[in-house]
Amino acid sequence: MAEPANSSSKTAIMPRRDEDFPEWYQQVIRAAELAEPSDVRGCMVIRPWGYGIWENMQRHLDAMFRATGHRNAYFPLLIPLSYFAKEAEHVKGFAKECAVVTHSRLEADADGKLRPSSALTEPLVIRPTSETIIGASYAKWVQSYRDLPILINQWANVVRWEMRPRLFLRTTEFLWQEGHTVHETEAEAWAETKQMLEVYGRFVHDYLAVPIFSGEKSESERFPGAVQTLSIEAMVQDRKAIQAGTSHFLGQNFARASGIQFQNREGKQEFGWTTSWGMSTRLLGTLVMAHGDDDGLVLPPRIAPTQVVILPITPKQETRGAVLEACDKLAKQLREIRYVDVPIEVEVDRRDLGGGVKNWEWIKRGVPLRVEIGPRDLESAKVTMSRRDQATKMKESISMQEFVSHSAEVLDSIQRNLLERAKKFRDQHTRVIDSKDEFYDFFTPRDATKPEIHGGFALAHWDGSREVEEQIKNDLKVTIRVIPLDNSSESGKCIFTGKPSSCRVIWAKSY
RNA sequence: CGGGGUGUAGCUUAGCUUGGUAGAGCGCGUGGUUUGGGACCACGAGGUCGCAGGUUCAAAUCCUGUCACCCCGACCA
Repeated sequence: MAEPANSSSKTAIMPRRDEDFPEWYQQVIRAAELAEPSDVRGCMVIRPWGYGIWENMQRHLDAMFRATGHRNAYFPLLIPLSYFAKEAEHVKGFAKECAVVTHSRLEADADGKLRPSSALTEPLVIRPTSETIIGASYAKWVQSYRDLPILINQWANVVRWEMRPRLFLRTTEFLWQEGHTVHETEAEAWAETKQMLEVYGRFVHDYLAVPIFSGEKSESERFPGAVQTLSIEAMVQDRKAIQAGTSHFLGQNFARASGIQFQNREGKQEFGWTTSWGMSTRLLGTLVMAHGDDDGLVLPPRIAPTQVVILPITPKQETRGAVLEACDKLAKQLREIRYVDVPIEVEVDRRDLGGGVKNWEWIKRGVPLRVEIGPRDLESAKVTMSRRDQATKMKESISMQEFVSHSAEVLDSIQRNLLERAKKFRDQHTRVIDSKDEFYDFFTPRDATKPEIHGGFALAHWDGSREVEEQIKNDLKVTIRVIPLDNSSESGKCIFTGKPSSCRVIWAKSY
């Protein structure tokens, strides 16, 4: 993270982070071949490298879901408008961003232009989230307390008609998982809500190497229709917060709306207690902004689609065959080593390109380890290794055998280092603040016309009122990210109104 | 949806004020020299100048309309 590059040194990504962070972000995504905008406004094409990262995220998350008793299923993309309309708050929250299917066929008109014809009797909403359609199924499945709990997850795409799309962070269509559960008691549902937040926190921390703060959302930031929303928040390198995962305690709101009812142990009809929780491809954006540097993406080994790339150096035709052979042999040996439960992913880049070009391409893609093997290495049975978490020019020459036996260890060391850096960065920019002036100063850039990277997380007392939140949001675009849950809650006075406050909350600008 | 801006090759763009056959850099292809940190030389491919009208002998250039995208504001994983 961010030793500020001195302006004379050439970086692979222009502009640098400190020059124009949003533009840098876009350029990294392009240079790393993660994704690109499509012809459909707000939608993106996720390229193999980006999708590979997503697949790894899926793999690990899915294992964690299974381990906590959840199973996958799939529900329809199209939701009857009448289902959707059942929960009033839900409608209020999502209505503005719903895409609606109103017709079932195309017909050529007189000019030969295709036009929708045959209007549907009931319009269908493309799911922005699936509480209502899944609720309809659950209503049928749940009769008795013996049917509970229901613990289901689905991997799906959803559509939210956003006004301002940004690759990964906010796109019209995105990929995610949504867990939907029904429980017999309020306490169980709450335990589930918290458990899944904990799962998310562990995933992001252990696999993405991103430290998080967790807690509950204030009323204004709550999921539409939820009783309570919990969230994990990460800090990225422009010091803004990004919500990395959310878990909702839905109380009986959706059960009531969908008619999820069961006969309880006393023989009485009762509404189920439901939860829902989700993580999306937004995590890819989080990853880019959390670990990327001025040379491109930096991937934590645990989710990198390729952990080791082998670059054959073949300056002379005579040695070419031997070098390639050695590369293949090394790749084979590495693939026999398991790293986070599966064989290490290795790629031998045999493309006929200049060595420097290939090297830089892999730097930009963020592959954790680059290994060069050339004629000189062959003679001494060595390899030349570079780690993506270190300066790009740093190289280490070690024996091939040693490299093979230590590779998993080195990957772990990179993983740990990325987490450490991110943690240090976050802590450096997290501040306990006890006065309104200091708070305003903290969140005000010195150059208003071209705001520099500033601010961070502020831990400050808040009186719990919506008015204060509103005011701060208007003045500074700063919002409460989370109200820490467990917090060894130190009470105090609201720094804005002087009224009593039961704990410090986390304030930040956010994505 | 309000306010501002921009549309020229895959990307970045010059040309537009003052109409006269569309130029460059990067990238791409071929051949060669190269190759342990972003190589070089030669040749080459690629553009209905967003789209539709209009003015004119003649439109990338002027006029009208339209569409798309970008930035700024209100909403969001």
